[in-house]
Amino acid sequence: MRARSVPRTQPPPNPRLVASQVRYSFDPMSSPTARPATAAQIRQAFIDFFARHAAHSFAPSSPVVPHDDPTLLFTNAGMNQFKDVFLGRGKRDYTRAVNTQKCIRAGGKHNDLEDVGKDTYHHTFFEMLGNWSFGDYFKQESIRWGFELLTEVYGLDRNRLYATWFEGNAQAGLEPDLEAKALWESLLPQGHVIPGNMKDNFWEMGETGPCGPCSEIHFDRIGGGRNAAHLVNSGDPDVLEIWNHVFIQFNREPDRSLKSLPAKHVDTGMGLERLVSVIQDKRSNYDTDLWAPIFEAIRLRVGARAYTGILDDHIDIAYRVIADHIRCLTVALTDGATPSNEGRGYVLRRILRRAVRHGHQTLGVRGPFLKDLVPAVVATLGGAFPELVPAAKRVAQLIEDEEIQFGKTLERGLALFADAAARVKKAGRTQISAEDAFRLHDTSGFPIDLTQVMADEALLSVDVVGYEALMEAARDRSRGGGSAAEGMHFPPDAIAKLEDLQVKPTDDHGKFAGKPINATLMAIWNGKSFDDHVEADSSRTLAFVFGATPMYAEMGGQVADHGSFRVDRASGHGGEIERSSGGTATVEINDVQRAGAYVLHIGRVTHGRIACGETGQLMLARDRRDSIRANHSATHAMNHALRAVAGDEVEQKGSLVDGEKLRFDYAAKSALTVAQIEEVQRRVNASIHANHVVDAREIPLAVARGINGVRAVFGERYPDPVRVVAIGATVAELVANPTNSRWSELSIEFCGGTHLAAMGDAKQFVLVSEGGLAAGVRRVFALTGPRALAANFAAETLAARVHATEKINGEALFTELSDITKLLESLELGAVARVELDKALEPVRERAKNARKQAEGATRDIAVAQARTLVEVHAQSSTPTNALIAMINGADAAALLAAIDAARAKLGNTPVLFLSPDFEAGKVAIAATSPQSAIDKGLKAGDWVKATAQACGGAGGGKPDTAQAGGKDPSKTREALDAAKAFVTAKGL
RNA sequence: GGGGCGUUAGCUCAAUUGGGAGAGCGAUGCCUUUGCAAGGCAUAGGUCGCCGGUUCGAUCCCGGCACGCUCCA
Repeated sequence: MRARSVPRTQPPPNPRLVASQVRYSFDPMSSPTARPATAAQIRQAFIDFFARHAAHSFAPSSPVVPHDDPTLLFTNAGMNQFKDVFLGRGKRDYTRAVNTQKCIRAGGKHNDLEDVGKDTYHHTFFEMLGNWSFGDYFKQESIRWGFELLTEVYGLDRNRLYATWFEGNAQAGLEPDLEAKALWESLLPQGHVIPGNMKDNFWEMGETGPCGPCSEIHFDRIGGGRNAAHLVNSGDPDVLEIWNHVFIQFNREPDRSLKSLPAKHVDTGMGLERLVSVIQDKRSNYDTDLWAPIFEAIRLRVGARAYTGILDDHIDIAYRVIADHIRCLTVALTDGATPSNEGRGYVLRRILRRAVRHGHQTLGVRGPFLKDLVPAVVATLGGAFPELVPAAKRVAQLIEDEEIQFGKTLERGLALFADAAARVKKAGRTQISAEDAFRLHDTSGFPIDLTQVMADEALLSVDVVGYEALMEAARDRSRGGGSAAEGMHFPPDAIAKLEDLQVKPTDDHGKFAGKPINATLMAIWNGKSFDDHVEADSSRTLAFVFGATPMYAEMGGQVADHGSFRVDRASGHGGEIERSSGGTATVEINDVQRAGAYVLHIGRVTHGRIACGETGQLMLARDRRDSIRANHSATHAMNHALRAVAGDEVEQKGSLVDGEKLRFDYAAKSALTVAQIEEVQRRVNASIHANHVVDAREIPLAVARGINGVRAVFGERYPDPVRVVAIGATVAELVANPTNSRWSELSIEFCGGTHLAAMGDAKQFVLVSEGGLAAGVRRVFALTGPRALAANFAAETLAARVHATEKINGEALFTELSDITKLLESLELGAVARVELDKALEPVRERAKNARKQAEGATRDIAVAQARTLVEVHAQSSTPTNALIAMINGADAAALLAAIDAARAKLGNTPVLFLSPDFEAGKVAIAATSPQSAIDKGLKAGDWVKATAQACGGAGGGKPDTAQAGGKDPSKTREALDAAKAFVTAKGL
């Protein structure tokens, strides 16, 4: 290992960004020609400056997909990965940090998506250079270093720099930041230091929490001795903010008051793209060397004219949109996101489609093309973010798949549009209705501007106002049905209060053993404040903090334990005392959550009265825990088996382990075949039958990473030491010989969950379903233990039943098939068994279908034969125009219609009505036909059957020439026939 | 998390007051043609996604579920 120049740094995964490898001459006194000029040099100079010159640790950019912050769609600022530090929940082993952070601002609260392409500086993806102090240095160093870097390293003219400071706000009780003001006045020319208000110069993270004044550095692109102070924060594109320094010195309390923080922090952010444009003296971010190679790649791929940098030129807009979006997509997909129909995946889908549309509409490309631009992005950013390089192929594939998918959606939408346009023209109008425009948007994802473009081409307009109204209505509907899912709210200041109350962090080292312990109740949180004691109230959910706990809090995809806390005051005094309800108390716990260093036991007091300071027995629901353990260990074994069977590209995307089942999401390009599912099952069960040892132990992260075959979840930040869970060998054996090639055949994962001692306790493993979740992501469900055994038993029973159908025929076969089909749908079965049963059922279905057809054919033939006889008799005994009204035996509605057809073929001018009673089913089927000549005289078939059906307790209807009906009372068949005749007579026929 | 739309023959899709499931392409057979390309005639192929409800009667109406697309948060 080479020596690192910076003490206390984390192991840097990206050697090219580490200060020890200096690729330019860093010397404040050096000549201007040696100054950083390219984007790569500018980025590197920033990191080097803080790392070498000011002893900052290089903290690599976190992924743009935040894996542990559900409030955030994408990483959108450099401080995101340090949020826990600012909130006082977490710590780092350094107090100064520097990096360039990958950021995406799209879809969330900060949404720049719609602006991209129209101006020179909005991006969905950008890099944020930042330096941080965690309770270390403060305003003086931050401002001085900022000035030094800009002027001496980057060589910016101090006469073109402006700085703002917070002017204070008496109403909010905030003093002006005179310290920042004085610091800047000593550095910048007179008149370049400007006061700012609450909006521009006071930063808050949220409603509550850390906050403080900030100081922005602005740059005047024009210069030339002018004073541009009046243009600062005025929206002038030539006087722009480049760097914000936030001084976190207060905490905003829930009552809106401000409390001074003991540890003051610095959080700064400077957009790299903007900085580069300033240093390279370009008026647009897009004119820098960050974009040129991507523009060139676009030009070569689509064959358009070169980028000319004109703001309102359609082709140049398309260039900017595509270049911006492909950067964003490449980075996001590399970090593990995938385009999909919800959440951040949906934001990515919109971004991709926007880029595709500009390519197709403006640049005239056909077919997938974005995928071909990935290499250009990797070429420009791969140096700073080396993770892009190995992911490039996968990313390009994902993009291509999505482009193809969009092509299909577009086609459907185009058909819908053509239909709408045709209707408009047919109606003699010129405007596409709001309903049609909204429908295109809502069901086919056609944005309104695309609809407008297409309408223009068809010489039509669009009712945009109406469309907007419909959109708003849809939004309201969408919002209206919001969920009322309520959890226990435990804000950061509650943690602080616990600390104030001298409550020690919960000792949870017993959580893996899970044995009942005697625990002391330390605090009761009612959702708003802490209580000293509470009475039984099963309608009230509370959070309890104990001195120690054996229970596992929800974490890492494993659900929380359930359990109970019992105080038995009588038992401590010899037992003879009457055990009134005052002597005992019970808390039922049905959720366990972590909050900082505390473990919250969430539940209800079901019995008695309980107070802080009391001691009792805290125990967890053992059966549930055992199921969870079995499912969790099986998840590891399955993860390993999946990779062995489906290949190394299987990458875990998430998992959920609870008492009933295990769920596992992973990246893969295609579905598992039945044979592969079988093989995965076989491997996991082999591990169970071999009763492989499951061992877990904490070891240093560096040692753990060195073990051959170890699996870590993508993008996850692991603690040091890290807990390693191995199946098939003890962790001690792994550490003793970390490079042993045999280890790659074992499941070895970083995991903080609870596991079995040996795989045999899982009893059985069954994979119950496999399916797609989003493009490139699959999800499997599986069972272990009794549930797995039950699934296997159910499959065997059902298979026997399917086999037994060989001996069944006719109607019975039909009902049996229907029963089996219902069971197949409702039972919990293995995926393999399901497919096999389905296959075995195939010939049975065929047989049942034929039997039914044969039966239908037979009844139809019988009915038709009867009809022919009746027709012959009628032809001989009546005049042709007299109606034929008769009863047919054993016919259903379909057979009667066939009989009517047969009769009509012979007696074209004769009205015919047949009916057929079914005493078993308690029904009478009726059908009739009436020739035009009879219709003209008022004999409409529909009315005729209706009158007939009414006579036997039914109803019916139909067209004048043919109709059908049904009665409910077969014993009134005679009356029905009479009614039919009477109806004809009444019409004078 | 909440909406919208869709699921009909091997494929692409039609089918309104709820009353007999269709077209084009493809498949098969026959005819025409020296042959090819093609043309003509005919035939087969459907649990109308699944389950329940309303009704004399449901592809159609209602409820639930599955799958797909899509929008909003």
